[in-house]
Amino acid sequence: MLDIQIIREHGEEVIRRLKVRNMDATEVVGRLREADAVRRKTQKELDDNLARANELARQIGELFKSGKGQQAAEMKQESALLKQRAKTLQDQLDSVTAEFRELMVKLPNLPHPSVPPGNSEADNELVRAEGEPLPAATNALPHWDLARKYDIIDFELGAKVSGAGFPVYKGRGARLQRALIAFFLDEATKAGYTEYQPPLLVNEASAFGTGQLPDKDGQMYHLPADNLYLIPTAEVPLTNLYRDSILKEEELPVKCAAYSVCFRREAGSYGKDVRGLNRLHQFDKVEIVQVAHPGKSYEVLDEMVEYVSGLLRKLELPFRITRLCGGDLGFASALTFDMEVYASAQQRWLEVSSISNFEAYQSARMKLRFRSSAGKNSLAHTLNGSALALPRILAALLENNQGAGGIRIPEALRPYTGFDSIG
RNA sequence: GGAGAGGUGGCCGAGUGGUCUAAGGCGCACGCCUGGAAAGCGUGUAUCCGUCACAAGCGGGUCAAGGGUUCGAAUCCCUUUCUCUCCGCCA
Repeated sequence: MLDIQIIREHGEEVIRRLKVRNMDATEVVGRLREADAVRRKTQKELDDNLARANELARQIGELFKSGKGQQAAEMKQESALLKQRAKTLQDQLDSVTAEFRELMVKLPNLPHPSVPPGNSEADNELVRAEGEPLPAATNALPHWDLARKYDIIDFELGAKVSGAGFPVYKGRGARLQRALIAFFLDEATKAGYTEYQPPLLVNEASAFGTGQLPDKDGQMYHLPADNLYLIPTAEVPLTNLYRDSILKEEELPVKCAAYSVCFRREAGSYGKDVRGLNRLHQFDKVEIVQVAHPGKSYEVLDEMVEYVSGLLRKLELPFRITRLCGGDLGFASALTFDMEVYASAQQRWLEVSSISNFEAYQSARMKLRFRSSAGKNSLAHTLNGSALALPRILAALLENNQGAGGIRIPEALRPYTGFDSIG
Protein backbone atom coordinates (compact mmCIF):
# COMPACT_ATOMS: atom_id res chain seq x y z
CA MET A 1 0.00 0.00 0.00
CA LEU A 2 1.02 3.53 -0.59
CA ASP A 3 1.29 6.06 2.18
CA ILE A 4 -2.01 7.93 2.43
CA GLN A 5 -0.09 11.07 3.30
CA ILE A 6 1.52 11.24 -0.12
CA ILE A 7 -1.90 10.83 -1.73
CA ARG A 8 -3.35 13.56 0.47
CA GLU A 9 -0.58 16.04 -0.15
CA HIS A 10 0.81 15.09 -3.54
CA GLY A 11 -2.07 13.43 -5.33
CA GLU A 12 -1.04 14.93 -8.66
CA GLU A 13 2.41 13.45 -8.38
CA VAL A 14 0.97 10.02 -7.62
CA ILE A 15 -1.18 10.20 -10.74
CA ARG A 16 1.76 11.35 -12.81
CA ARG A 17 4.07 8.60 -11.60
CA LEU A 18 1.48 5.87 -12.09
CA LYS A 19 1.19 6.93 -15.73
CA VAL A 20 4.54 5.19 -16.22
CA ARG A 21 2.58 1.99 -15.58
CA ASN A 22 0.06 3.07 -18.20
CA MET A 23 -2.42 3.55 -15.44
CA ASP A 24 -4.82 6.43 -15.09
CA ALA A 25 -5.25 6.77 -11.35
CA THR A 26 -7.11 10.08 -11.47
CA GLU A 27 -10.41 8.64 -10.40
CA VAL A 28 -9.07 6.32 -7.70
CA VAL A 29 -6.95 9.08 -6.22
CA GLY A 30 -9.90 11.47 -6.23
CA ARG A 31 -12.22 9.02 -4.54
CA LEU A 32 -9.50 8.10 -2.11
CA ARG A 33 -9.01 11.67 -0.99
CA GLU A 34 -12.71 12.02 -0.48
CA ALA A 35 -13.01 8.78 1.47
CA ASP A 36 -10.02 9.80 3.54
CA ALA A 37 -11.62 13.12 4.49
CA VAL A 38 -14.93 11.47 5.39
CA ARG A 39 -13.16 8.79 7.36
CA ARG A 40 -11.26 11.31 9.42
CA LYS A 41 -14.29 13.46 10.07
CA THR A 42 -16.34 10.46 11.15
CA GLN A 43 -13.55 9.18 13.34
CA LYS A 44 -13.34 12.51 15.11
CA GLU A 45 -17.08 12.57 15.72
CA LEU A 46 -17.07 9.03 17.02
CA ASP A 47 -14.13 9.70 19.31
CA ASP A 48 -15.81 12.75 20.81
CA ASN A 49 -18.96 10.73 21.31
CA LEU A 50 -17.08 7.95 23.05
CA ALA A 51 -15.18 10.44 25.18
CA ARG A 52 -18.46 11.80 26.52
CA ALA A 53 -19.82 8.28 27.11
CA ASN A 54 -16.69 7.34 29.04
CA GLU A 55 -17.03 10.46 31.14
CA LEU A 56 -20.65 9.61 31.97
CA ALA A 57 -19.80 6.02 32.88
CA ARG A 58 -17.16 7.34 35.26
CA GLN A 59 -19.65 9.69 36.92
CA ILE A 60 -22.30 7.00 37.20
CA GLY A 61 -19.73 4.74 38.79
CA GLU A 62 -18.97 7.42 41.37
CA LEU A 63 -22.66 7.81 42.21
CA PHE A 64 -23.15 4.10 42.68
CA LYS A 65 -20.11 3.88 44.87
CA SER A 66 -21.38 6.58 47.19
CA GLY A 67 -24.81 4.98 47.35
CA LYS A 68 -26.58 7.57 45.23
CA GLY A 69 -27.39 5.18 42.46
CA GLN A 70 -30.89 6.50 41.95
CA GLN A 71 -29.48 9.88 40.89
CA ALA A 72 -27.89 8.24 37.88
CA ALA A 73 -31.13 7.67 36.01
CA GLU A 74 -30.84 10.80 33.90
CA MET A 75 -27.26 10.10 33.05
CA LYS A 76 -28.10 6.59 32.03
CA GLN A 77 -30.60 8.00 29.62
CA GLU A 78 -28.04 10.24 27.98
CA SER A 79 -25.69 7.32 27.88
CA ALA A 80 -28.22 5.25 25.99
CA LEU A 81 -28.62 8.01 23.43
CA LEU A 82 -24.87 8.30 23.02
CA LYS A 83 -24.67 4.60 22.53
CA GLN A 84 -27.21 4.69 19.75
CA ARG A 85 -25.35 7.51 18.08
CA ALA A 86 -22.05 5.70 18.48
CA LYS A 87 -23.46 2.66 16.76
CA THR A 88 -24.51 4.74 13.76
CA LEU A 89 -21.15 6.47 13.61
CA GLN A 90 -19.29 3.21 13.95
CA ASP A 91 -21.25 1.74 11.04
CA GLN A 92 -20.48 4.80 8.95
CA LEU A 93 -16.83 4.60 9.88
CA ASP A 94 -16.66 0.90 9.04
CA SER A 95 -18.24 1.45 5.70
CA VAL A 96 -16.06 4.38 4.69
CA THR A 97 -12.97 2.57 5.97
CA ALA A 98 -13.86 -0.47 3.88
CA GLU A 99 -14.19 1.73 0.82
CA PHE A 100 -10.93 3.45 1.68
CA ARG A 101 -9.08 0.14 1.98
CA GLU A 102 -10.56 -1.21 -1.18
CA LEU A 103 -9.31 1.83 -3.05
CA MET A 104 -5.92 1.73 -1.37
CA VAL A 105 -5.19 -1.82 -2.45
CA LYS A 106 -6.11 -0.91 -6.00
CA LEU A 107 -3.14 1.37 -6.32
CA PRO A 108 0.11 -0.34 -7.29
CA ASN A 109 3.45 0.85 -6.07
CA LEU A 110 4.93 4.02 -7.50
CA PRO A 111 7.63 3.22 -10.06
CA HIS A 112 11.13 4.37 -9.25
CA PRO A 113 12.15 7.43 -11.34
CA SER A 114 14.54 5.25 -13.34
CA VAL A 115 11.76 2.98 -14.60
CA PRO A 116 11.38 3.53 -18.34
CA PRO A 117 7.92 3.95 -19.83
CA GLY A 118 6.62 1.12 -21.99
CA ASN A 119 3.93 -1.45 -22.47
CA SER A 120 5.60 -4.81 -22.49
CA GLU A 121 8.71 -6.88 -22.22
CA ALA A 122 9.84 -5.39 -25.52
CA ASP A 123 10.27 -2.00 -23.85
CA ASN A 124 12.50 -3.20 -21.05
CA GLU A 125 15.87 -1.52 -20.94
CA LEU A 126 19.04 -3.53 -21.36
CA VAL A 127 21.38 -2.73 -18.48
CA ARG A 128 24.27 -4.98 -19.43
CA ALA A 129 25.12 -8.40 -20.77
CA GLU A 130 27.86 -10.77 -19.78
CA GLY A 131 29.25 -13.76 -21.61
CA GLU A 132 28.88 -14.56 -25.24
CA PRO A 133 25.59 -15.99 -26.41
CA LEU A 134 26.74 -19.03 -28.35
CA PRO A 135 25.65 -19.24 -31.94
CA ALA A 136 23.35 -22.14 -32.55
CA ALA A 137 25.34 -25.23 -33.41
CA THR A 138 24.05 -26.99 -36.48
CA ASN A 139 22.65 -29.98 -34.68
CA ALA A 140 21.82 -28.26 -31.39
CA LEU A 141 18.82 -29.80 -29.70
CA PRO A 142 16.40 -27.87 -27.51
CA HIS A 143 16.35 -29.07 -23.92
CA TRP A 144 13.10 -31.03 -24.30
CA ASP A 145 14.76 -33.19 -26.92
CA LEU A 146 17.90 -33.55 -24.82
CA ALA A 147 15.77 -34.51 -21.84
CA ARG A 148 14.29 -37.34 -23.85
CA LYS A 149 17.59 -38.35 -25.42
CA TYR A 150 19.32 -38.79 -22.06
CA ASP A 151 16.16 -39.90 -20.23
CA ILE A 152 16.48 -37.32 -17.48
CA ILE A 153 13.11 -35.55 -17.63
CA ASP A 154 9.79 -37.15 -18.60
CA PHE A 155 7.09 -34.66 -19.52
CA GLU A 156 4.55 -37.25 -20.65
CA LEU A 157 4.81 -39.17 -17.40
CA GLY A 158 4.23 -35.96 -15.48
CA ALA A 159 1.22 -35.22 -17.65
CA LYS A 160 -0.19 -38.64 -16.86
CA VAL A 161 0.28 -38.29 -13.14
CA SER A 162 -0.77 -34.66 -12.83
CA GLY A 163 -1.13 -32.72 -16.06
CA ALA A 164 0.85 -30.52 -18.39
CA GLY A 165 3.44 -28.42 -16.62
CA PHE A 166 4.35 -31.03 -14.02
CA PRO A 167 7.53 -32.70 -15.28
CA VAL A 168 9.09 -35.79 -13.75
CA TYR A 169 12.85 -35.58 -13.22
CA LYS A 170 14.68 -38.85 -13.36
CA GLY A 171 18.12 -40.29 -12.64
CA ARG A 172 20.86 -37.74 -13.31
CA GLY A 173 18.19 -35.16 -14.08
CA ALA A 174 16.79 -35.48 -10.58
CA ARG A 175 20.29 -35.49 -9.16
CA LEU A 176 21.18 -32.35 -11.07
CA GLN A 177 18.14 -30.62 -9.62
CA ARG A 178 19.21 -31.58 -6.13
CA ALA A 179 22.74 -30.41 -6.87
CA LEU A 180 21.51 -27.01 -8.02
CA ILE A 181 19.39 -26.55 -4.90
CA ALA A 182 22.28 -27.44 -2.62
CA PHE A 183 24.65 -25.23 -4.59
CA PHE A 184 22.33 -22.22 -4.44
CA LEU A 185 21.68 -22.63 -0.73
CA ASP A 186 25.36 -22.99 0.07
CA GLU A 187 26.14 -19.86 -1.92
CA ALA A 188 23.39 -17.94 -0.17
CA THR A 189 24.69 -19.01 3.22
CA LYS A 190 28.20 -17.88 2.26
CA ALA A 191 26.74 -14.51 1.29
CA GLY A 192 25.23 -14.08 4.74
CA TYR A 193 21.67 -15.24 4.16
CA THR A 194 20.01 -17.34 6.84
CA GLU A 195 18.56 -20.52 5.43
CA TYR A 196 14.90 -21.27 6.06
CA GLN A 197 12.44 -24.01 5.23
CA PRO A 198 9.12 -22.19 5.20
CA PRO A 199 5.61 -23.59 4.78
CA LEU A 200 4.48 -24.14 1.20
CA LEU A 201 0.88 -23.31 2.01
CA VAL A 202 0.03 -19.87 3.31
CA ASN A 203 -3.05 -18.17 4.66
CA GLU A 204 -4.90 -15.21 3.23
CA ALA A 205 -3.14 -12.63 5.38
CA SER A 206 0.24 -13.73 4.06
CA ALA A 207 -0.90 -13.76 0.45
CA PHE A 208 -2.23 -10.27 1.00
CA GLY A 209 0.90 -9.08 2.77
CA THR A 210 3.24 -9.57 -0.15
CA GLY A 211 0.64 -8.36 -2.65
CA GLN A 212 -0.46 -11.60 -4.35
CA LEU A 213 -3.96 -10.89 -3.10
CA PRO A 214 -6.12 -9.37 -4.31
CA ASP A 215 -4.16 -8.52 -7.45
CA LYS A 216 -3.12 -12.02 -8.46
CA ASP A 217 -6.09 -13.96 -7.21
CA GLY A 218 -6.61 -16.76 -9.69
CA GLN A 219 -2.90 -17.19 -10.38
CA MET A 220 -2.40 -19.16 -7.19
CA TYR A 221 -3.69 -22.61 -6.41
CA HIS A 222 -6.28 -22.25 -3.69
CA LEU A 223 -7.46 -24.90 -1.23
CA PRO A 224 -10.96 -23.78 -0.33
CA ALA A 225 -11.51 -26.46 2.33
CA ASP A 226 -8.85 -24.81 4.47
CA ASN A 227 -8.62 -21.43 2.77
CA LEU A 228 -4.91 -21.82 2.11
CA TYR A 229 -2.87 -20.94 -0.95
CA LEU A 230 0.00 -22.88 -2.48
CA ILE A 231 2.91 -20.49 -2.63
CA PRO A 232 3.87 -19.15 -6.06
CA THR A 233 7.29 -18.27 -4.60
CA ALA A 234 9.07 -18.56 -1.26
CA GLU A 235 8.95 -14.77 -1.16
CA VAL A 236 5.49 -15.08 0.34
CA PRO A 237 6.23 -17.12 3.48
CA LEU A 238 9.71 -15.65 3.82
CA THR A 239 8.74 -11.99 3.80
CA ASN A 240 5.72 -12.72 5.96
CA LEU A 241 7.99 -14.06 8.67
CA TYR A 242 8.33 -10.39 9.53
CA ARG A 243 4.69 -9.42 9.21
CA ASP A 244 3.41 -7.39 12.17
CA SER A 245 6.78 -6.85 13.69
CA ILE A 246 9.07 -4.07 14.74
CA LEU A 247 12.76 -4.72 14.18
CA LYS A 248 15.58 -2.89 15.84
CA GLU A 249 17.40 -0.61 13.45
CA GLU A 250 20.68 -2.42 14.08
CA GLU A 251 19.08 -5.71 13.01
CA LEU A 252 18.81 -4.38 9.46
CA PRO A 253 19.40 -5.62 6.90
CA VAL A 254 17.71 -8.96 7.54
CA LYS A 255 18.83 -11.49 4.95
CA CYS A 256 17.05 -14.79 4.48
CA ALA A 257 16.96 -17.47 1.85
CA ALA A 258 14.85 -20.52 1.20
CA TYR A 259 14.51 -23.31 -1.24
CA SER A 260 10.91 -24.11 -2.06
CA VAL A 261 8.70 -25.72 -4.58
CA CYS A 262 6.58 -23.06 -6.31
CA PHE A 263 3.11 -23.49 -7.72
CA ARG A 264 1.56 -21.31 -10.38
CA ARG A 265 -1.64 -21.79 -12.31
CA GLU A 266 -0.29 -19.77 -15.26
CA ALA A 267 -3.76 -19.25 -16.63
CA GLY A 268 -3.55 -17.72 -20.09
CA SER A 269 -0.04 -18.86 -21.04
CA TYR A 270 0.45 -20.67 -24.32
CA GLY A 271 2.73 -21.39 -27.27
CA LYS A 272 6.49 -21.65 -27.26
CA ASP A 273 6.57 -20.03 -23.83
CA VAL A 274 5.28 -23.20 -22.25
CA ARG A 275 7.37 -25.66 -24.21
CA GLY A 276 9.51 -28.02 -22.14
CA LEU A 277 10.79 -26.40 -18.95
CA ASN A 278 10.08 -22.86 -20.09
CA ARG A 279 6.95 -22.42 -18.00
CA LEU A 280 5.63 -24.87 -15.43
CA HIS A 281 2.88 -25.24 -12.87
CA GLN A 282 5.31 -26.66 -10.37
CA PHE A 283 8.98 -25.79 -10.16
CA ASP A 284 11.86 -25.42 -7.74
CA LYS A 285 13.44 -22.17 -6.74
CA VAL A 286 15.80 -20.71 -4.21
CA GLU A 287 14.68 -17.27 -3.16
CA ILE A 288 16.53 -14.54 -1.31
CA VAL A 289 14.76 -11.83 0.68
CA GLN A 290 16.07 -8.80 2.48
CA VAL A 291 14.43 -6.38 4.86
CA ALA A 292 16.39 -3.17 4.58
CA HIS A 293 16.65 0.33 5.94
CA PRO A 294 14.80 2.74 3.61
CA GLY A 295 17.96 4.74 3.07
CA LYS A 296 19.92 1.69 1.98
CA SER A 297 17.44 -0.34 -0.03
CA TYR A 298 18.77 0.62 -3.45
CA GLU A 299 22.29 -0.32 -2.44
CA VAL A 300 20.85 -3.63 -1.32
CA LEU A 301 19.09 -4.05 -4.65
CA ASP A 302 22.39 -3.59 -6.48
CA GLU A 303 24.07 -5.99 -4.12
CA MET A 304 21.43 -8.62 -4.85
CA VAL A 305 21.80 -8.17 -8.60
CA GLU A 306 25.55 -8.57 -8.22
CA TYR A 307 25.08 -11.67 -6.07
CA VAL A 308 22.87 -13.35 -8.67
CA SER A 309 25.30 -12.32 -11.43
CA GLY A 310 27.98 -14.19 -9.49
CA LEU A 311 25.88 -17.35 -9.46
CA LEU A 312 25.39 -17.18 -13.21
CA ARG A 313 29.11 -16.67 -13.75
CA LYS A 314 29.85 -19.76 -11.67
CA LEU A 315 27.40 -21.69 -13.79
CA GLU A 316 29.15 -20.33 -16.89
CA LEU A 317 25.92 -19.09 -18.38
CA PRO A 318 25.78 -16.01 -20.63
CA PHE A 319 23.28 -13.61 -19.16
CA ARG A 320 21.84 -10.17 -19.48
CA ILE A 321 20.21 -7.81 -17.05
CA THR A 322 17.21 -5.71 -17.97
CA ARG A 323 15.39 -2.98 -16.16
CA LEU A 324 11.66 -3.59 -16.37
CA CYS A 325 9.56 -0.90 -17.98
CA GLY A 326 6.43 0.49 -16.35
CA GLY A 327 4.10 -1.86 -18.19
CA ASP A 328 6.03 -4.96 -17.18
CA LEU A 329 6.64 -3.98 -13.58
CA GLY A 330 4.97 -6.10 -10.89
CA PHE A 331 2.14 -4.61 -8.89
CA ALA A 332 4.06 -4.18 -5.64
CA SER A 333 7.47 -3.37 -7.08
CA ALA A 334 9.10 0.03 -7.44
CA LEU A 335 12.04 -1.22 -9.47
CA THR A 336 12.78 -4.65 -10.88
CA PHE A 337 15.79 -6.08 -12.65
CA ASP A 338 15.29 -9.26 -14.62
CA MET A 339 18.15 -11.65 -15.16
CA GLU A 340 17.97 -13.73 -18.31
CA VAL A 341 20.20 -16.54 -19.50
CA TYR A 342 20.71 -17.43 -23.12
CA ALA A 343 19.49 -20.84 -24.18
CA SER A 344 21.53 -21.51 -27.29
CA ALA A 345 19.36 -24.13 -28.99
CA GLN A 346 16.12 -22.23 -28.60
CA GLN A 347 18.08 -19.09 -29.31
CA ARG A 348 16.17 -17.12 -26.75
CA TRP A 349 16.71 -15.45 -23.45
CA LEU A 350 15.03 -17.13 -20.50
CA GLU A 351 14.18 -15.22 -17.38
CA VAL A 352 15.76 -16.96 -14.42
CA SER A 353 15.56 -14.25 -11.80
CA SER A 354 13.57 -11.19 -11.00
CA ILE A 355 15.01 -8.91 -8.37
CA SER A 356 12.80 -6.21 -6.93
CA ASN A 357 12.74 -3.42 -4.44
CA PHE A 358 9.23 -3.05 -3.03
CA GLU A 359 10.26 -0.11 -0.91
CA ALA A 360 7.59 0.27 1.81
CA TYR A 361 4.73 -1.11 -0.26
CA GLN A 362 4.67 -4.61 1.19
CA SER A 363 5.72 -3.32 4.60
CA ALA A 364 2.71 -1.03 4.74
CA ARG A 365 0.45 -3.98 4.08
CA MET A 366 2.09 -6.21 6.59
CA LYS A 367 3.07 -3.58 9.17
CA LEU A 368 6.75 -4.39 9.01
CA ARG A 369 8.53 -1.63 10.86
CA PHE A 370 11.83 -0.84 12.50
CA ARG A 371 12.61 1.38 15.44
CA SER A 372 15.22 4.02 14.77
CA SER A 373 17.80 5.00 17.35
CA ALA A 374 15.70 8.09 17.97
CA GLY A 375 12.87 5.77 19.00
CA LYS A 376 10.66 6.43 16.01
CA ASN A 377 8.92 3.58 14.20
CA SER A 378 8.98 3.59 10.41
CA LEU A 379 8.21 1.14 7.66
CA ALA A 380 11.15 -0.95 6.49
CA HIS A 381 11.84 -1.71 2.85
CA THR A 382 11.53 -5.24 1.48
CA LEU A 383 13.37 -6.77 -1.45
CA ASN A 384 13.57 -10.16 -3.00
CA GLY A 385 15.04 -12.05 -5.88
CA SER A 386 15.26 -15.51 -7.33
CA ALA A 387 18.63 -17.08 -6.75
CA LEU A 388 17.70 -18.94 -8.79
CA ALA A 389 14.71 -20.50 -10.54
CA LEU A 390 15.73 -24.01 -11.50
CA PRO A 391 13.89 -25.12 -14.64
CA ARG A 392 15.19 -22.47 -16.96
CA ILE A 393 18.68 -22.73 -15.53
CA LEU A 394 18.47 -26.43 -16.27
CA ALA A 395 17.19 -25.72 -19.77
CA ALA A 396 20.11 -23.41 -20.50
CA LEU A 397 22.65 -25.76 -18.93
CA LEU A 398 21.42 -28.61 -21.10
CA GLU A 399 21.26 -26.62 -24.31
CA ASN A 400 24.53 -24.74 -23.88
CA ASN A 401 26.63 -27.65 -22.70
CA GLN A 402 25.58 -30.33 -25.13
CA GLY A 403 28.28 -32.00 -27.19
CA ALA A 404 29.41 -35.26 -28.64
CA GLY A 405 30.28 -36.56 -25.18
CA GLY A 406 26.91 -35.67 -23.70
CA ILE A 407 26.03 -32.77 -21.41
CA ARG A 408 29.00 -31.19 -19.68
CA ILE A 409 28.41 -30.22 -16.04
CA PRO A 410 30.01 -26.87 -15.05
CA GLU A 411 32.92 -27.16 -12.61
CA ALA A 412 31.12 -25.40 -9.80
CA LEU A 413 28.36 -28.02 -9.75
CA ARG A 414 30.49 -31.14 -9.92
CA PRO A 415 31.04 -31.43 -6.17
CA TYR A 416 27.27 -31.49 -5.87
CA THR A 417 26.40 -33.79 -8.76
CA GLY A 418 29.14 -36.29 -8.28
CA PHE A 419 29.46 -36.65 -12.06
CA ASP A 420 30.87 -34.34 -14.71
CA SER A 421 28.65 -35.18 -17.61
CA ILE A 422 25.33 -36.66 -18.61
CA GLY A 423 25.46 -38.93 -21.58
C1' G B 1 -11.54 -36.70 13.98
C1' G B 2 -13.30 -36.94 19.69
C1' A B 3 -12.72 -34.86 24.83
C1' G B 4 -10.66 -31.16 27.96
C1' A B 5 -7.70 -26.71 29.29
C1' G B 6 -6.02 -22.20 27.77
C1' G B 7 -4.49 -17.36 24.72
C1' U B 8 -3.04 -10.70 29.28
C1' G B 9 2.59 -5.75 27.47
C1' G B 10 9.55 -7.70 24.51
C1' C B 11 9.20 -12.15 28.11
C1' C B 12 7.11 -14.43 32.76
C1' G B 13 2.81 -13.56 35.41
C1' A B 14 -1.45 -11.31 38.74
C1' G B 15 -6.16 -9.93 37.68
C1' U B 16 -13.83 -13.35 38.02
C1' G B 17 -18.29 -6.09 36.55
C1' G B 18 -16.40 0.45 38.32
C1' U B 19 -9.93 2.30 42.43
C1' C B 20 -7.24 -1.49 35.21
C1' U B 21 -4.78 5.02 34.00
C1' A B 22 -3.29 -3.65 33.78
C1' A B 23 -0.01 -5.34 40.08
C1' G B 24 4.66 -7.73 40.54
C1' G B 25 9.00 -9.73 38.35
C1' C B 26 12.55 -10.28 34.26
C1' G B 27 14.69 -7.83 30.23
C1' C B 28 16.06 -3.19 28.06
C1' A B 29 17.45 2.31 28.24
C1' C B 30 19.17 6.45 30.97
C1' G B 31 20.90 8.50 35.63
C1' C B 32 23.13 8.05 40.69
C1' C B 33 26.84 5.26 43.15
C1' U B 34 32.22 3.19 41.65
C1' G B 35 39.14 3.82 40.00
C1' G B 36 36.18 0.55 36.60
C1' A B 37 32.43 -3.07 36.90
C1' A B 38 28.77 -6.03 39.54
C1' A B 39 25.24 -5.30 43.23
C1' G B 40 22.13 -1.50 45.01
C1' C B 41 19.03 2.90 44.29
C1' G B 42 16.09 6.16 41.05
C1' U B 43 13.56 7.23 36.42
C1' G B 44 11.66 5.52 32.01
C1' U B 45 10.10 1.54 28.80
C1' A B 46 3.48 -1.32 23.92
C1' U B 47 0.85 -0.08 19.52
C1' C B 48 -2.69 2.10 16.04
C1' C B 49 -6.11 6.14 14.68
C1' G B 50 -7.71 11.24 15.28
C1' U B 51 -6.49 16.49 16.56
C1' C B 52 -1.89 18.93 15.41
C1' A B 53 3.60 20.93 12.58
C1' C B 54 4.59 13.37 11.02
C1' A B 55 6.51 17.99 18.33
C1' A B 56 4.24 18.32 23.09
C1' G B 57 -0.42 17.88 24.94
C1' C B 58 -5.29 15.98 24.48
C1' G B 59 -9.20 12.39 22.71
C1' G B 60 -10.30 7.38 20.99
C1' G B 61 -9.23 2.00 19.94
C1' U B 62 -6.41 -2.38 21.23
C1' C B 63 -5.81 -7.93 27.23
C1' A B 64 -6.06 -13.88 20.26
C1' A B 65 -10.11 -11.93 16.37
C1' G B 66 -15.20 -10.48 15.61
C1' G B 67 -20.02 -9.72 17.65
C1' G B 68 -23.33 -9.26 22.08
C1' U B 69 -25.11 -8.09 27.40
C1' U B 70 -24.37 -3.53 30.67
C1' C B 71 -24.53 3.33 32.33
C1' G B 72 -19.64 0.69 32.63
C1' A B 73 -16.18 -5.57 30.25
C1' A B 74 -9.33 -8.18 30.49
C1' U B 75 -13.41 -10.04 33.69
C1' C B 76 -20.17 -12.32 31.67
C1' C B 77 -22.44 -14.57 26.80
C1' C B 78 -21.95 -16.19 21.43
C1' U B 79 -18.96 -17.19 17.02
C1' U B 80 -14.22 -17.83 14.84
C1' U B 81 -9.13 -18.85 15.32
C1' C B 82 -4.62 -20.57 17.43
C1' U B 83 -1.82 -23.25 21.30
C1' C B 84 -1.38 -27.18 24.90
C1' U B 85 -2.94 -32.12 27.20
C1' C B 86 -5.34 -36.92 26.57
C1' C B 87 -7.59 -40.44 23.02
C1' G B 88 -7.91 -42.03 17.82
C1' C B 89 -5.34 -42.10 13.12
C1' C B 90 -0.73 -41.57 10.78
C1' A B 91 4.91 -40.08 7.61
